[in-house]
Amino acid sequence: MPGDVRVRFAPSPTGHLHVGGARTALFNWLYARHHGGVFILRIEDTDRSRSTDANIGDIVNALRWLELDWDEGPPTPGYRQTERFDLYREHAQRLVAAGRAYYCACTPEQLEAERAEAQARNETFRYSGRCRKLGLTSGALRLRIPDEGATVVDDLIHGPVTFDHRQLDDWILVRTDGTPTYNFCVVVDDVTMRISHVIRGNDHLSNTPKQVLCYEALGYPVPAFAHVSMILGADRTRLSKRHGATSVDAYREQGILPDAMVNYLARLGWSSGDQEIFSRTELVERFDIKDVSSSGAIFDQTKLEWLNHEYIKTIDGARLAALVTPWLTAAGLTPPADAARFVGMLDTLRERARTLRELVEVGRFYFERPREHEPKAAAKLFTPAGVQRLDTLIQRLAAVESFTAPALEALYRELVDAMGLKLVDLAQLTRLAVTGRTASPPLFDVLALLGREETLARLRAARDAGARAATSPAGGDK
RNA sequence: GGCCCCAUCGUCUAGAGGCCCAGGACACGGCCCUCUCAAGGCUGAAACACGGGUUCGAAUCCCGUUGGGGCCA
Repeated sequence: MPGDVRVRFAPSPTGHLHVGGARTALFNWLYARHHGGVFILRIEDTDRSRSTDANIGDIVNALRWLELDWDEGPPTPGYRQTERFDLYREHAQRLVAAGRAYYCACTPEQLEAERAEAQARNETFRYSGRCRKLGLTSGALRLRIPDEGATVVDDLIHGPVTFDHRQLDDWILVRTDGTPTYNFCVVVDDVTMRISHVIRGNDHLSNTPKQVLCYEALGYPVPAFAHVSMILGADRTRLSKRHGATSVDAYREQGILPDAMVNYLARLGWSSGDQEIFSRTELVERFDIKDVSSSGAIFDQTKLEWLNHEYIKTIDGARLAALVTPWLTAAGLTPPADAARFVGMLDTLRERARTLRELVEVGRFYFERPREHEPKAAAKLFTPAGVQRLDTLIQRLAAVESFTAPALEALYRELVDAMGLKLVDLAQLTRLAVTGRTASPPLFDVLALLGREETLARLRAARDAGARAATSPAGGDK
């Protein structure tokens, strides 16, 4: 059916999956899912020196992590260019037979000289077509390009883009050594995979007229094209390593959630009114290639983190628990066996962490006793008077009937009144003793979650440390 | 250098001739809330690159300039 949507993402496995590539993959995936079409993954590994199986595995994993599932592609054989050489050869032969391509025996030196000449005249180098009529049977295979006229690429994002044939070249399809060139492989692959819409990076727009001419020479219908703008670094040049993290893996390691990454990438260059947060279902429903912006977009880490935070704040507790557990384990921490208690802890943490990594940092006191107390605060709070207050607290907390946040708060307020203090005085003292820090989730929630035993143990430890510091004035709590 | 693409707040963007002395979001400032830190609420500052046209009327259409990016080298 000509109306059927078949799109592809065709990464070159020369490194990790770049966020730009991920966005291209996402747009293809969204387009396919929106139209009930087919999403294909194809590996462009003709550059054997730089393509590795490890990189392929890496890209596949990154796509899986993003949950961009493909309908056709690896591990099914036939979706790697290195497996498709017969197809390229066959199509090359077809072009030769049809007289649309011819062999060229010009030496690199000859070509180089002409190129230099053109350069000197301030013109674009364009192969002269000298070998066109020679009827050679070996050499580099070139596609015959019409001398006159123009090719119009009707881009779904940019509109019609006209390329004058005088700017084009009888480009090489197959090198003298028999290896097909990138542009030729792409055409043959897209044709044989019956790709209906080519959604790819803007950097390929300039190659498109050459490819269109090749489709026509082959007698195939030309697919629709959509050239997505590039993702830029802060200096408005194409995002690269020197701008910081560029691979999807790097963001994963920062503790970005896959849904947040997808949401962020989608909103980078695409929009639907004023909405910022989209579920996957919404994305699939609302996505339209014509709403994709034609201008380049700077990758904004801060906004990604904001979005990630929004996801962390609203995600289901059990899901969040499953997501953080590996992070805790990696940090040498163990979540509590009681799932409800664990989720309770996460609920106090989620609005304080923009990434999973931060979540662990900010919440680690739940899972291990403080190794030390912030020295500056300890000096201020663990005074002889502070130690006395800790003693009082220990007694009262040991005796309090219900060890719940409301009951604890009531107790503290009562104590504070009786002692002529402010809540903050006892709260910060307790907080420092129990978490080792001056900032934490709401204190009474923390105490309740920690439980009576653990709370008392930590208070005693702090009291003892405070008492020790008082006897050795040089020290302070280490 | 040639060709191609792009151009609204610092950033992502809404805007498809009058609804715009330009709306939302991130970031930033202030205020409120408050046991800390957050979160949240309210609020402030902040943009149509420039110059010509077209039109009664342009951020929106056309041309040019400038700037940025890409491809080919």
